Amino acid sequence: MRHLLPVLGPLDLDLTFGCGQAFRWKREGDAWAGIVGFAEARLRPGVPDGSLQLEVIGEDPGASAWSDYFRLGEDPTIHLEGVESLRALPGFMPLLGLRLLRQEPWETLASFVCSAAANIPKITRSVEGIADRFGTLIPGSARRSFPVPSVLAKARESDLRALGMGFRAPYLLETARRLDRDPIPWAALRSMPIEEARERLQRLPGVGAKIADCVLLFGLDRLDAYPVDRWIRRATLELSGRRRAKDRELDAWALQLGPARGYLQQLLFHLRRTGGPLPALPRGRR
DNA sequence: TCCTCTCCTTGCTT
DNA sequence: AAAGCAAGGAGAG
Repeated sequence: MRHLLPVLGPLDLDLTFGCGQAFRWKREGDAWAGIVGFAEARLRPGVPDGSLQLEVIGEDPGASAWSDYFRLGEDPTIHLEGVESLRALPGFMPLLGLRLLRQEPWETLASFVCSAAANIPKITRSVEGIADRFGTLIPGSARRSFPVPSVLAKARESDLRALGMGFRAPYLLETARRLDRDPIPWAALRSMPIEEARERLQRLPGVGAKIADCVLLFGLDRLDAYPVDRWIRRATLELSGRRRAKDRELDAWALQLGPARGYLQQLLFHLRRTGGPLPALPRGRR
């Protein structure tokens, strides 16, 4: 099945798939191929500006679902309202082609449990390895879906360690088992106060504040979640002009970045990691 | 209750 | 080649 989807605003696939929010997209020459649910999608370049062409193998959820997944209906520029000062950061504006994907919550949770003290290639190996070993083959594709909790719950710790997951293996296994017994009310987490949603996720082993915020941001459409990792710690310290601060204080400082601070976090993460120190934002905010 | 330190796996880099 | 490093978390003290 093929779709030609209209795109509002800028779109940069390399940034979108390479920024560390999703781990099942691979660059194939000029194209990008990825697994979403029970589908394999392939995006091809050379399409007129303002649209995205994708080819789908497996269970196609339909055009509107894809548009929703890629967040094509909203121009990311709207997230700059109220934080005009960020526009002035060198290299910031071109990053707006990065689209925050709307991913499935469980797969997002499992992926970020794998992310602890790892890097993107390692996380990718873990996630892809889990799918290869425990997922369901997608008809017409050589790749597999990500296994649901009840399937992963039956795994052995040694199976996961064999994938190179190390100390994260027991965390993921126990998290899968708990979700199998006692499913998380995902819908409720989308609307409850952010601190409450975070606390709920942090009950799971292998899930601290940072990973809980990643799940909220990447899997539950909570753009108000601001994950503080080592890069964002540095970036936020610099922007705020402070010498040192606790993660909680940085999280509180980020409130001034508005309701879409999670999206801005993603751009700042990339900017800090690839571009070096950031200049302090002018006082009085904005 | 809160803070700080250490350990936990692996594989790639310096 | 040993040490450092990578989108952290848990447990001890």
